[in-house]
Amino acid sequence: MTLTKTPSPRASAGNRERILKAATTLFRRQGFHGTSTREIAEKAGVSLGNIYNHFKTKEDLFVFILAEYEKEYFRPDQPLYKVFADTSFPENIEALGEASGKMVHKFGDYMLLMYVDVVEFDAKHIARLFHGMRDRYAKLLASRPGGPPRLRSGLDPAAAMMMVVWNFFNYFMMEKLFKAKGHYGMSDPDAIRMFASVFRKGLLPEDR
Amino acid sequence: MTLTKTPSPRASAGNRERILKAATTLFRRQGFHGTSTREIAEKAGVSLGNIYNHFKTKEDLFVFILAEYEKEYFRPDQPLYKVFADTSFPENIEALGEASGKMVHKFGDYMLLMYVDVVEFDAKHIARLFHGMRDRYAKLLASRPGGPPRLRSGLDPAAAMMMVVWNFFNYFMMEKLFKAKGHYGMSDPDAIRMFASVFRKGLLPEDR
DNA sequence: CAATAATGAACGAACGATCGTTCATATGGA
DNA sequence: TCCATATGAACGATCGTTCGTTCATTATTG
Repeated sequence: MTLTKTPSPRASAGNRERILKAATTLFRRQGFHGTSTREIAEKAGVSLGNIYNHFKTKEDLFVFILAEYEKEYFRPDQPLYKVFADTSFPENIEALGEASGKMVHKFGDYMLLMYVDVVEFDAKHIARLFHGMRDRYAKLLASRPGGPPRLRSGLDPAAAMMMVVWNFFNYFMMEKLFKAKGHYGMSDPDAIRMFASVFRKGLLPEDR
Repeated sequence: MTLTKTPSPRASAGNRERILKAATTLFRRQGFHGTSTREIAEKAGVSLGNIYNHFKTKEDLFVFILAEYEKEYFRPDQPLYKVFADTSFPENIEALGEASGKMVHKFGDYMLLMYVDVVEFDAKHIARLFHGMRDRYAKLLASRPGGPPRLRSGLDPAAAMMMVVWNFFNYFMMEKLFKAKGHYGMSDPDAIRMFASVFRKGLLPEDR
């Protein structure tokens, strides 16, 4: 009996996931060349040779992890994209800030692996993600109903939204990935409020 | 006689500089663990063993390079600190932008080595640089004559200046280190003008 | 000044350790 | 039986570091 379960015809294959998880942790903490296949095998509780039953080379393993994260990261139900879809710029600045914090929290490992790629592979696996960025933001804005954002004249809406989102991302990456906790001397919500205030009304006093 | 010269008792010792230069280039391009001592020796035109006449270990060599850059980076005659000393916030936003660009251009190698440290050494050699950042900005502002900056009420001047400077740094690091040329869809001067405009007057139209 | 001793930079072979990868073999469910 | 999965010893290459040695220069001596 018990034939109802075991939906996968192959054997457990849980080892593959354990290899991926162990490799992710080690690559993130000590880089690609600083991590040995033996370390990965030991942390995953798997034999050394078994890694090569699942991945052709160590670099293939690294690239696979990056690709998996990328697929997950750009899913439309991730916090940032939900804000893009459900709210309007620039009224949603605080929401963009909170969503950016969630994204950095969720994908901190991925972002550190991007740094690994930049440092040890000259960004060869991820460089394409950085191209045509403004156009992607422009497309996001165009796909929203309700016409273009109402901004001060002369401002490019796509560039403006990029400026806001990148500001939040860089803030949270400093906070959470570089361990510079509280580097603005205030809490995350206070920082979001401050950033939003500056982005909306600027630094200068109003009476001039 | 001739005691005025020959401050160094030993011969040329130009090799030490060549080792440092070669190691900097290689560490920046392929990381610490991705660079072998043999590569460094070959690129420097020096024997393998000679590296160890000048530096105790490979990691010592890396740390020495970081320390040298740090000393240079914080010299008061570097572009950013000259702007801090000679101009007033927030009138100097464009000058902060140009100086940030110069700093990233001059110290791009240093910044990439910082990423190397984050990725391969868990930031253990540079983490201290990120602590007490707001207070350092506050001290910078306090040391300027002319009283506190005139900003909209409720804004912390130190945090506000940090926000501006970090925005520029992150922009130029993306442009020059991550090879995302023109990622805002405009030239560097245009980007500086746009950022300055947003920081001064905000995103919202003035008539509300 | 000439002769000698002392210095430490420079070299590259060599060491033991560890690297990524392969392979012969074992296992266990279909 | 078959075949995908799992194992770990083994391979050749390369790693960071050490070592004995050479050699040009400097310092000391007479």
